[in-house]
Amino acid sequence: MTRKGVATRQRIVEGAAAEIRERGIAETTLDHVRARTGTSKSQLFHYFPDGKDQLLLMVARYEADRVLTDQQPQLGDLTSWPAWQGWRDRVVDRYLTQGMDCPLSGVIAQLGRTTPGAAAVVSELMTRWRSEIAAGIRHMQEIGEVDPGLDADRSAKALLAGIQGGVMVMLATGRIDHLEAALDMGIESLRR
Amino acid sequence: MTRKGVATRQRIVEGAAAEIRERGIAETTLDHVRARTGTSKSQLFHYFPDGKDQLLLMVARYEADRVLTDQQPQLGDLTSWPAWQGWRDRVVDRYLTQGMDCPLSGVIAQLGRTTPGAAAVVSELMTRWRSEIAAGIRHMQEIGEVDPGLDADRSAKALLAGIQGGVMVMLATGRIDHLEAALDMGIESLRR
DNA sequence: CGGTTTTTGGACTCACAGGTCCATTCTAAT
DNA sequence: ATTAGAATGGACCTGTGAGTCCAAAAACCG
Repeated sequence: MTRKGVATRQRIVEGAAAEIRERGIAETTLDHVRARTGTSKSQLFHYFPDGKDQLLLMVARYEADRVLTDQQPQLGDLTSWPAWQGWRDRVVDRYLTQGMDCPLSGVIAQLGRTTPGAAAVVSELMTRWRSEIAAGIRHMQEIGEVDPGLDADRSAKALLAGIQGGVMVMLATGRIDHLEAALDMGIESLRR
Repeated sequence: MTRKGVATRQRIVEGAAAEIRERGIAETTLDHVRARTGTSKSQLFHYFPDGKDQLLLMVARYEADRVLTDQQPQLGDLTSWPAWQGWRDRVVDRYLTQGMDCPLSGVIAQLGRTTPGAAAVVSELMTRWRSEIAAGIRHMQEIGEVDPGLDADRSAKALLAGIQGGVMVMLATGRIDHLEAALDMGIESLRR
């Protein structure tokens, strides 16, 4: 594949992701992607021979990566209480900005049970996300700010679940307060 | 509408709900619903003149009701720590049994942004669910088992978010541990 | 009963989205 | 410069699934 080829391919994935974010997964057709990215049918199937499902899977990967990179550098540096607060603000801000669209949830709802790859993308995202949070908790335990008796992994799971649910509630209702409550209470429960 | 009519209508909604639970929203067509419920095209459009979207909305309502009724009577009687534990087990059990399908999330992903009604169904579900949890917390405060300084609504929001996220993680990855961690830590944070 | 409305069956239409194909143009390497 | 392989344009095909329509059967009501 030539340089031009990879550029086109990338353009297609990003365009598809943007299109899905805007119109939702159910309403996005290949023609929409075509129009937005200025490509032809043949290009779509040239770069994604397995068709729409394959493209959607690539979009899922792309969006999954974004979820974590959008939280950096804060997520990777949970080494003080102000840092935790900064991360918390970052997460809230991201979803506030993004508004009521979660590209991933849509893609998963569509591919989830059929395509095995889609579930793997989310699984990996959750694992990485949780382990970053857990690392932060362990660091706080080491510097004596968190009870060393706490199960860091379990707390990370609960906190992550709270975030996910908070985002979900926001997507469905437009309200950010559940996400804030989950984050704040999750962090508070560490401090004691 | 005659008695026979309402029965048919009900049969269609329940059949559609079951079909969606089994095959997923993206794969469910009106013909599938037809086949399962033993109805004809004309019946579908007789009872749901606005077509598929209207039917889906009814399914969403039906499933939203089920979510809460499936948690009764425990959810309505959070009056002691064993009762909380019983509720927690009930929730875990329900989602464990149900497996990796959340009819609502799919329906929302499909209708969410387009149909205003779909978002309303979820909003109302969340509100009712949260207020039941909050009522439980307040009761525990009244009998002196929970710190009266705690903001019951805020705690309920966080706990609900944890449940939602736990379910979501389970749907995506098949793992129940996030849901358990969220529930357990949420309840623990009340006890102290 | 008789007339009226509701319910039902199923054939039909139609738009559209995914996917195929081939001809043409461009890229890059020798 | 030539040539093989990659990239592109766009016409075309096709299955399918939502939605329409009319006529027949059943239910209701006086």
